[in-house]
Amino acid sequence: MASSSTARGRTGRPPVTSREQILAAALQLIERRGWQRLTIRALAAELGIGTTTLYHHVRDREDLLVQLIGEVVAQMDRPELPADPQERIVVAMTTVHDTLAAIPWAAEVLTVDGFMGRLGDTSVWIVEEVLAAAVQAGSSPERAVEVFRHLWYYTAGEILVRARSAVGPLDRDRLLPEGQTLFGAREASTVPTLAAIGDRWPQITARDTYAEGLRTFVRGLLGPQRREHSG
Amino acid sequence: MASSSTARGRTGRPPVTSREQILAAALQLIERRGWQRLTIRALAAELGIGTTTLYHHVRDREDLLVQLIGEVVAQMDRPELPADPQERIVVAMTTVHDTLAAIPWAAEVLTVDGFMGRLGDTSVWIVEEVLAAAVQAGSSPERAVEVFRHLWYYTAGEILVRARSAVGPLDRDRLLPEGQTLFGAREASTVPTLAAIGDRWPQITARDTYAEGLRTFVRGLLGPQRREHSG
DNA sequence: AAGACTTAGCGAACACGTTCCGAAATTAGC
DNA sequence: GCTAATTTCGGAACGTGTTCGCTAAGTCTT
Repeated sequence: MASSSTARGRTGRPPVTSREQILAAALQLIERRGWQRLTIRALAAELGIGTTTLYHHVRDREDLLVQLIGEVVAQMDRPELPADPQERIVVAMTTVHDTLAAIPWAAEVLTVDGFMGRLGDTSVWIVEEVLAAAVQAGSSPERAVEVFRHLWYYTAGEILVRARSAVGPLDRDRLLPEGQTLFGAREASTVPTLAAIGDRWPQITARDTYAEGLRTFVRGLLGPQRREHSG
Repeated sequence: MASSSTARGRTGRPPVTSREQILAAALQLIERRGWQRLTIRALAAELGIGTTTLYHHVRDREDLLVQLIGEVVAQMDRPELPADPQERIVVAMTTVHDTLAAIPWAAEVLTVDGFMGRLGDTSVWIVEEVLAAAVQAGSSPERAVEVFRHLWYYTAGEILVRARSAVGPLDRDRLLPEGQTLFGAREASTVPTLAAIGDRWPQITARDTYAEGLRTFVRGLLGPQRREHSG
């Protein structure tokens, strides 16, 4: 099944198509026709190889998409990080966030495959920086991991939910089965808040909501009240 | 296209299969064979109807799964909420979280379809409660919406990421292309934190990490320093 | 050099989601 | 009752991801 633990040299027939060629062709195909149209068959045809040959380079389609995002994330620019630990965390996390959010198809793919649980492994320097900053701010290593977890949950959720909420107003028609009002609240809300918000809800999505929430979360997770806590 | 706004009486051939029958059969099929094996064809065969007939009750497979989760969430128990606004928010959000996290296939489906952006519409009372509590804690209605957004991002991300991270240790072999170490850190980490954590990373997942992070986030978003803020 | 082993390549086939389009069943209007 | 409209039903077909089993092309061992 899996290759043994010893790093054995390559053997067998050398592939006529390299991993780089496959990923490059896939990216090109995505740019040209969108990620939904990136089919195994089309990619194989683009590369001039048989359809099933791709399965020797990629486990399945999901794996292909994961590797594609991983490639993009790996080439992410490493920004200059401020000295203050909390700000450093904010900048680092915002960088990943913006990178993923900037790839139009990334969020879509993220909803489809299981990349979220693995991104922490791919972009190492972010994990490193956040953990180190948390430790510098006074956390134990274990606590630092938890801090990173919380922040990553928030980041992942923001990307996924916001990408899905922005698909357009047709979602309303798609969601409601029949005759049901949005939120079920506009007609008779037990709480005045929902009625007050009403239809403005979808519009209130501010662009930099993420960074603000992130900063608040970091502040809550790392301090400042922890400075006065000695035990 | 869509039926007009007036509630017109039903006409045409009456369906031989009701929405409830479809959802019930689908849930039963999920319990028996897992959600991945819930195919349109199998569900139609189970109901004794033609395959394509299902498409008159459900837009597509994704829609079917969304409706299934919606059904489960809609029957969620409404817990007793404490008086304190912050605690009320914590309990409310934890309830949704636990409901979704308790359905083994829900988190998987959530990763697949676009349910995340719509759940806020389905379970109304949670939105109501959180918004009202935020307002009671001193937020404006617009600010309350932002607070809910942040908390929902965190909740959604936690469910998705944790579900995906828990698929098992085979993920390691699946992720790493060739000869790459996990985190790229065990051999030479520029930051001591990662090396210190090392292999313990996957094990540190505490069960109630979510509630703790949620409480911290709520506290950061709503106060307590806001109580002393009068303008 | 020869065989064993390992890997890449590929055609055929299967199950699946989905669309097309026509047939059947029911109601509304006359 | 008859026709038209409207709705459900479902077979056929297309494109898809994936597996099976095989052949070809290399590498390693002897």
